[in-house]
Amino acid sequence: MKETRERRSRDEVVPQLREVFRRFGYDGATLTRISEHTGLGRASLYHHFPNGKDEMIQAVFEQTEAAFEREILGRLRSALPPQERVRTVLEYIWTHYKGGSTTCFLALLSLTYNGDEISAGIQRVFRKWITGFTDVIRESGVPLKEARLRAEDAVIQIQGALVVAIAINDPGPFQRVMRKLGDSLLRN
Amino acid sequence: MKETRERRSRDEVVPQLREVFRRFGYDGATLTRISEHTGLGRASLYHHFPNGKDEMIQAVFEQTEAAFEREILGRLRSALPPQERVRTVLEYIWTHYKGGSTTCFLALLSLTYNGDEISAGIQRVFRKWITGFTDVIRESGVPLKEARLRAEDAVIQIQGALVVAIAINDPGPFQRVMRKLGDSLLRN
DNA sequence: GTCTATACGTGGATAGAC
DNA sequence: GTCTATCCACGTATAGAC
Repeated sequence: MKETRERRSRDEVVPQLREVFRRFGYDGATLTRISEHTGLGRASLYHHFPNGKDEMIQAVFEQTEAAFEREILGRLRSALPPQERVRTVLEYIWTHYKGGSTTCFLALLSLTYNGDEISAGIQRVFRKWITGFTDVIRESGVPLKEARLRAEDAVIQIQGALVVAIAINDPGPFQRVMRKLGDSLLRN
Repeated sequence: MKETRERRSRDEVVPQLREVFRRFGYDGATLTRISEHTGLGRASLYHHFPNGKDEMIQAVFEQTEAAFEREILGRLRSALPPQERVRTVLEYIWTHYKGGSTTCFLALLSLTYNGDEISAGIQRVFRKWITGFTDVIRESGVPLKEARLRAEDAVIQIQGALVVAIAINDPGPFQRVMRKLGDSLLRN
């Protein structure tokens, strides 16, 4: 029982932590900011995460990878026809990135954070993302090599569109890319 | 004379500062790291940049924008035929990003730094980048609307490829995108 | 223009009551 | 599980000699 209560509370605060890390980067996410954003005092944070920021970012990453498995890979491997799977995934991605108005937590993390475990995790997620796309594209009848290129390109365009959209402060590029991918990803 | 000597020395240290900011982000670039990387003591840094890190990042940004004007826009507007201009620009970009093994300073800055002046500057640079591409594509005979889309797409792909290449720790995606752009940017 | 020394605030982390 | 109070290290910044 005690275990359950602890776990639940901890899991509840992780998404808030992710938001702070995403907005300010690892170094910019000070305990003051984290405390403000979560509504928890420093000591409470250390109750949930005895090893401090290290443990926080680790927990956030783990939760992010789990969500990726569930929401992206899960949809890509569902029983629906490939076209439908792609559609639902693109919809999820659209919502997840708020139509191009928010940055990618993992991309930011890969740029600034230096830790072997998490770097390896980011690498794992991105590779799974590409192979996930590859598989569904193949299933729709595209040869492996071509499917692989399209998949890699899709991730490149999603990430690039986010960078550009944020940089020029205009979600247009992201919207355009997402619309285009819906049409082109499985085209024969 | 005194003015000249100061300016030169200051300009010499700015590229080193840029490297530190690019690698660690604004908050991760502590004076200790900056001091180590530049070989200058704290006090010397404050001699060159009396307003501290604020002034450092400002100087780095200004130097970056100037280099962008000179190296990217300059090449795009040269007297060479469009195909040649694009080629030299892509070559420069290739070298600048070390074949996909290094991150984009401006992209990182746009993700983590919160300052109106610099945010506006980043926006300016990315927009000029897109219009610079647009103009040369148009000159090669492509209609404006299509040229604009291709230009935006080129920047998206360059930035996205960098993100993916760093994330999966493999410069392959960047190399592939750069090769592709050389062929496709001006194609009729 | 660079150095040593130092002041000062903030950030990360802990103790212990409730 | 959260709080107040507190500690210590580090990061930013300054003073002043050379």
